[in-house]
Amino acid sequence: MNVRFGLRLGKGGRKMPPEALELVATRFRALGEPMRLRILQSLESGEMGVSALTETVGSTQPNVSKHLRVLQDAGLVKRRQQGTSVYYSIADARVFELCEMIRLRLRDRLEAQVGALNARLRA
Amino acid sequence: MNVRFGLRLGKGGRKMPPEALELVATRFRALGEPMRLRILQSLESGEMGVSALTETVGSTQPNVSKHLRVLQDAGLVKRRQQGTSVYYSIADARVFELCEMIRLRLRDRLEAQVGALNARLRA
DNA sequence: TAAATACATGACTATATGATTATGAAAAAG
DNA sequence: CTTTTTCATAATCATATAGTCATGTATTTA
Repeated sequence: MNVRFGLRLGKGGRKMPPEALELVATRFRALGEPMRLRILQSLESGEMGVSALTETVGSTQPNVSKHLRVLQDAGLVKRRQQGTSVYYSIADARVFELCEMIRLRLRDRLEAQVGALNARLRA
Repeated sequence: MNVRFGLRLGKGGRKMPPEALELVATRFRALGEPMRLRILQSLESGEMGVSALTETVGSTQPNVSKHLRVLQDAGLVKRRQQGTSVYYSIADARVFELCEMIRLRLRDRLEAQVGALNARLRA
């Protein structure tokens, strides 16, 4: 039998308190911007400096810096300074599992929609 | 060896196109509001009508309806109408696994912060 | 048909946030 | 010390969105 995870805290089956809910929401929200996903995507192959990231994602340096701050506050990236350069890296690669789960569910949904559309066209 | 998931599409290791990135971000963003997490949490125990949901999450009916729309557009809940009542339910319970992953990582991070604080207090 | 019920939607406000521009801060080089 | 390089931040604007209130719509009931 599949274990059912849930929005619970602790072993008592208590529901999440509002503060915890806010923290979870904040982390989801950090993943809810395409530019930040692009940054994470770029970092997947390894540590990168801000200038390199800026060029890779095709944005401006201040914008990338700001997004990196959001990602760091959410605990998604780590910061390492060396001289005048700052290198960012993925704090926990499991974040990509989250993205993959979302991506697979999206694909399933799109396929279901295509199937429904085909069924209607045959009718 | 652990398989590394990633923000990729297809088998060729191509990076995600912008539209796909936007879709993934949209779904994350749908999970990035505490009130919507509360709604999902309430639905975890089973299908519920809008009035019951409104009372459970402690908000107003129009607000809950609006959030339910966002959740439905993101493919997170299903809608079933019966008479004048509308019942919503979780579209895919795996969404709770996502929340659980986030929650566990948050706990790890908080514990690490507490540990670092203790280390500093001993010094 | 008229009234009541349950939900959705439109108008509106307040707030949050993404993007840009200009500027600031810190480290290295000259 | 001055300049350069690299990144962070403040100021600003535009847009998005959560919340509220009022109203619309569809279904059931009297």
